[in-house]
This record gives sequence, structure tokens and C-alpha cells, in this order.
Amino acid sequence: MAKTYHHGDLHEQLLNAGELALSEMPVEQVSLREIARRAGVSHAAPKHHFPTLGHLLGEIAARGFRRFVAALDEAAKAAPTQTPEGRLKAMGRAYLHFAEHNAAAYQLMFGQRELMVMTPSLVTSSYAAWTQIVDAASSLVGPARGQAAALHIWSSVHGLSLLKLAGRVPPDLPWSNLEEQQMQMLMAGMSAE
Amino acid sequence: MAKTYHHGDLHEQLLNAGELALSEMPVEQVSLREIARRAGVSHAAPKHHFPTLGHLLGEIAARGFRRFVAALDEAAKAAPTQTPEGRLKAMGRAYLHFAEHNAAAYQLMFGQRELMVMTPSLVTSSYAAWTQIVDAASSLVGPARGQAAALHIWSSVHGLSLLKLAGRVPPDLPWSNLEEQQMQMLMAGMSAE
DNA sequence: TCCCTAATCTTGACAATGTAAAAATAATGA
DNA sequence: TCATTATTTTTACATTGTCAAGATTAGGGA
Repeated sequence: MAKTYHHGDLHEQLLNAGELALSEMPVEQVSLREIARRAGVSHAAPKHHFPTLGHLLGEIAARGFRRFVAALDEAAKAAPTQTPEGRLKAMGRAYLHFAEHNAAAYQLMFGQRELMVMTPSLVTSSYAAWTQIVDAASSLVGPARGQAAALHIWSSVHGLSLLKLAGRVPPDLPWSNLEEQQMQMLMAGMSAE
Repeated sequence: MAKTYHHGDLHEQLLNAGELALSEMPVEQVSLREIARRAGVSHAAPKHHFPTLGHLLGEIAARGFRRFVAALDEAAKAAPTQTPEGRLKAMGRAYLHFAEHNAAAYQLMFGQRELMVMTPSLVTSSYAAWTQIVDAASSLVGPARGQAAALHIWSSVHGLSLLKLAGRVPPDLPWSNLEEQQMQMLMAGMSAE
């Protein structure tokens, strides 16, 4: 089913336009009409490809999760010290880096945007991100404590990212040191017990 | 300057209506017109009390932070074991409880709502929340490491709250146990080193 | 080649939002 | 009492997401 009707795969172009918009403006400003505008079509054109804005955003978020998983995976493989802890630290740093440099996308992926629809591909791709962290955590603390440890990692890094994005980290704190300290405490908490 | 013009202190009533709305509907649906509607005035009436929706939301968030600080303070005072760790744990539990039972308010306070304005009272009340946690953390790990520890606590509990609110905590995990485990790892991470 | 059907896109409309300006109303102060 | 000022309402406008009706175009038979 090769698609080349009017615009040649508008479905794909809408996703691209959405991602581009998300990289250039805050998540709140990314509207259906804005995406359609960027794709060069009328404001109602997306209707036939995505029933609702929520579905379009859901697909964009799914793409984000795929990039996210890939970034963490790559970081783990490129970790300087190839131990469970070394890989986890590398993933943590990659996580913070991703959130900071893909702020709007990250906020869409994890945000409380009520209208975003849990598309099947969003479910699977976000679940893949979760299992990725569970696996990495399990290799450190064993499978029995894997999920709890993963939740702890995720909470910490997620919370830190959001506090930073929301500007709630006091600006007088030296960030570069802080990031390392946070990772340190995180690892210590899991290794203990 | 006793205020009893038309509605008898509409300023206050708008804040009340806003808080009530926030307790009855998701944060995304709380609009200027909705708050005005609940206060029984026209949609443009708030203009003379709050120049913009962002200012009104900012004041509501400030109130939320005051309730938040009070709740954590009370929890610390009522902690069963009056040690730095005991108080911190009680505060952590109170934090999670507040976030869960004031979901919309919490999401407003910490959310990435772009339009919310950092009102002076919001700055001071949110800073009060921060120093409250720094103080509690300092009493456990000493003032030198207080800020870093506070950030770690905040990140973890904040992240956990948001993951739960966003429905990203896998539902097959037993929450009651998890909450305790998370606190355990959190404390272990700070106490180490 | 022609034409019909179905997929795709545009146009126009509706209700809702935040904000601004103008008009109306009520309270204050002389 | 009355003019001034503070407060609220009424209109209006530019946005937004979604829907329904058209117009347009592509595809596959004849």
C-alpha cells in the first residue's frame, strides 16, 4: 500500500512536523492547527490520519519513547566501565541529558496532558522503556528487587529532570557537581540492604 | 481598605472557587471562565483582581504550597519516632499522601503549566517548602550535604508522585509495599557516605 | 481512454478559551 | 447630593479542537 495521494504520505509528515514543532516551542503551544500549518495542509486534514489530536500526540510520544530507549541503550553500551553499576550510571546520565535536550518531547511523553491518547504503539514503546530500566536494575540488585529498584531509579531521575525543567532547582546550586552527587546517592540507596 | 463592593471580596472568592475547581476536575480543565462561573460573576470580572489567568493560578499555587508546608510540618511533629530519620520518613509519607489526594493542585504547583506566573507570594511559599526539606535533610546528613540530600529526596518523592499520577507505575506492583521500599532506599542512599 | 468509486483534502461552522475595550453599575468621599 | 472612582458586565476578537459538507484527486475497471 504505497501512499502517494495528494501530499505523499501525510501521515508521516504530520508526525515529522509535530516532532519539529516540539523541538522548537513549548509543549503547550503545539496544537493541531500548528502541526497542520507546518505540514502545509489545512487545519482539518489530519482528521483522516489521526482521529483526534490526542492520537497524533500519542504517536509522537511513542516515537519519543523509541528515541529515548535507543539513547539509553547506546549510552549503556558505550559506558566506560562495563559493570551493572557502570551501565546504570551511564543510563542515568543519558536520561538526564535526554530530558534536558528534548524538553518539550519529554514533557509530552511523561506529562499529564489529559488529552493524549494511549495509542497501542505508545503503550508498547513506553513499556519497552520501563523494562529496559528494570533489566538494568535487575542486573545490579537481582531480579527479585529489580522492579522496586527500577521504580526508585526512575522516580529519582524523572523527578530531578522535571524539577530542573520547571525551574524549581535553586539556581545557586552548582549543577555539574549535583548531577554526580545525585547519581551517587541513588546507587548507594539501591546497593544497600 | 475593607472590601465590600459588589461581591464582597471577589479576590478571595476567586481563589476559593479556583481551589474548589482544582479539587473537582483535572488541572487542564480549570479555566478562567470556569472559575468565574463558579464564583458567580462574568468571565471578565477577574480582570481587575488578577491581570491574567497566570496570576490567578500563581496565587492558587501559592496557597497550595502553604497547605503543603503545613501538612509536612504537622506530619513531622506527629512522627512516631522523633529522630531526624523518623521525621524525614513521616514527611515523605505526607508528601506522597498530599500529592495523591490533591492531584490537580499538586500538578498545578509543580506542573509545567507555561502560563502560570511566578507571583511574589508563589516564590516565597515555594521557597519555604524547599527550605523546609533542606532543614529536615540537614538534620540528618549535616548542613554541608543538606541541599544535595534535599534535592535527592525531593526528586525521588516528586518523581514517584508524578509517575503514579500519570499512571506510569505498573499496576501489578503492590503499591503499599512499594511505598515503604522506596522510602527505605531513599534513606539508605543519603545515610551512606 | 473514460469514468466511476473511494480516499483525501479544503471550506465553513460551532462551541470553548483568554484577553481587551467599552459600557454599565455601585460605592466612596466631598 | 453628586461627581468620581472602583467594580462588574457586555461585546468583540483571535485562538483552539472537532464536525459536516463540499471539492479534488487517485485508482482500477470498462
